[in-house]
Amino acid sequence: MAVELRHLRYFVAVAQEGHVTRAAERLGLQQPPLSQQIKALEREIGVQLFRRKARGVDLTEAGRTLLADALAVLARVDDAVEGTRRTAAGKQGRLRIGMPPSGPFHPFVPRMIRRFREECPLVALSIQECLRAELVEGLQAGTLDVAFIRASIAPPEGLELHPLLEEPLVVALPSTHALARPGPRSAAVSLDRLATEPFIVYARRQGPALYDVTLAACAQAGFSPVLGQETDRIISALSLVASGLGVTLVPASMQSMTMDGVAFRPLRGPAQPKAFLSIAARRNAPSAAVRQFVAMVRRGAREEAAS
Amino acid sequence: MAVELRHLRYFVAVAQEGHVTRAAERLGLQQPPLSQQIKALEREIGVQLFRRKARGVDLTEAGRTLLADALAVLARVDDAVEGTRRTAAGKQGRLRIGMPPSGPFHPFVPRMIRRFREECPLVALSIQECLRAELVEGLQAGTLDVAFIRASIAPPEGLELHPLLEEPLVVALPSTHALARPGPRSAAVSLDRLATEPFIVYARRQGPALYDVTLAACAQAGFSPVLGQETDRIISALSLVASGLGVTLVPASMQSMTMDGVAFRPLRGPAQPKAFLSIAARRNAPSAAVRQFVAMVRRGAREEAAS
DNA sequence: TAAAAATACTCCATAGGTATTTTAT
DNA sequence: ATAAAATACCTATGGAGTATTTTTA
Repeated sequence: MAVELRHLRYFVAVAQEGHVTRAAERLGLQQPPLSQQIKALEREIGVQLFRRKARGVDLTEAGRTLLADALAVLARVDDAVEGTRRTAAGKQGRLRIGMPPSGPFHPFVPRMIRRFREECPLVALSIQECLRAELVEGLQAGTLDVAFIRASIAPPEGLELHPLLEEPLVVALPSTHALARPGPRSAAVSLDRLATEPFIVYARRQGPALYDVTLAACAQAGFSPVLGQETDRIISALSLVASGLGVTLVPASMQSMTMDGVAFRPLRGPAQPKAFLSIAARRNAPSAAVRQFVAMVRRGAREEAAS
Repeated sequence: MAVELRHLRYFVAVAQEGHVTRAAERLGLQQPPLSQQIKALEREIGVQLFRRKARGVDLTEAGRTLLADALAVLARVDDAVEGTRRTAAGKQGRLRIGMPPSGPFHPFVPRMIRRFREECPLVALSIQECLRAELVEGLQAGTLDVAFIRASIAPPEGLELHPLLEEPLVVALPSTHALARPGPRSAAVSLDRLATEPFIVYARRQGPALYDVTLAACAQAGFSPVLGQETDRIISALSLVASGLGVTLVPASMQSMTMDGVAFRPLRGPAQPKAFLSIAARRNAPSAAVRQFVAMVRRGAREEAAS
């Protein structure tokens, strides 16, 4: 025989009632089988747990030490079952979220993270900000669970990618620039007015998205841009703009950041280049928290688009 | 159905092997019943614990959280059983030992306590030094588990008393006293030489033993002692002796203590009064540690007497 | 003597065994 | 095609019920 939780449950009931018959009632069974199970437990452990008296039983010292452990074990089992259920429901566990450097500036991203924290407070979130290529590698290698990615289609190997939102690109100009200085913030700029400006571009290997979109938009506007300095972070690009080294196109949400020396202007004209935001996760065996998060973010994006 | 340890044991085996058939071998049963029990556990918790693959199974995230808890629970159950056995064997638990103020001076007492600590290092000892009446009350009230007591027979209500050792009484004299000064330490003194000295006596209500023995010895020596100051502790009696306020009889083992101004002399003559040392414990439901300790002390006393 | 636990026995629920099918790669 | 898990079905251990005896104060 082996000790089973049944023995511990019965033992606790008898110990707490100090009375086999009453404990049997509480457990919804008859007195003899309960006596037998207690006796079986005593035989298995090889120790007398109760002293039998005329009016009930009471614990021996050994029984008293077992009682403490038995209560702890039973509580722990209940907790384990509950924790397992919560984990399966995505309400507990860990979620490592990745996002590109531009993520924190898009109001949607922090909003979704906040909402998830409220819905699943027992899920430990960790947030990592890194370049597009590192996001993909992290997801594939399993060091990230889910990532916001600036791409619209073509999920990388082993990943699933769900488009969330799109937003127009805006042009970032040095605030000393002729096109920036006089007009109001909303004065749109025609892309072909920038044909002679050096364009600061993003290293294509890091994330082709913005690079390709920028070149396509210029082509549609009828010119091939003068390529200026290359960088791999939007923030760096903007600081180059602030230094007057050229202009660049950034997602409209970057306007939520203000940087001295940089002015943003909407684009006018036939080419309306867009930036995309998607959510990516491993395709096989995503955790419940991942599924939960992806579903929540997609729902959030649909709400966003509807409003 | 309810979760049983069997389920957890089976679950752990399958999780660790990643393979139902191999786990079944390890558990000494067939694959189908193991599959069934795993499935029953999944049904009970309401969560899928394994993802079935072509070559074995592997844990879902929920399964992984359960595994950690299941291991902890199984380990805790083993510990609980072991702890219960140790407690029943008197190898674990608590033992509150009482002794009279003279206890620490009798080499037997600290020796026995040291030996018990070596044999049962997991038993937490606490040692209380107090007057005879308090020892008896403490045992009866359950605030002490065992006590060394200066008495030979007549166990108080509800207690059992086992005589251990007897030792002669010696006389404690002021070191300035004529009988103390010239001779060697071993020069015996005839009790009747003390007929005119004030005798410092112990409050009878505290512990009649020494009081009665002292008076009986004097009577046998043919005189009724001059009663000097009364006190309730041997140490106090000796400090009164040191101050020259009288003489007193103390157990020979008190000679292991030296006190300035006090000299001890053996007694000569027909009356050879004795002091007794016994061990006492509650009669009903003594803990295993108590039984263990009492048995060890009685054994030790027999060895002592034999040598 | 009375209250409660232990024992004797019976029954059936279910853990575990055997044979076979289904599934996933 | 193959390895392994799932399903179907059977067996039998032992948990639980009923009736009675024993124990303890």
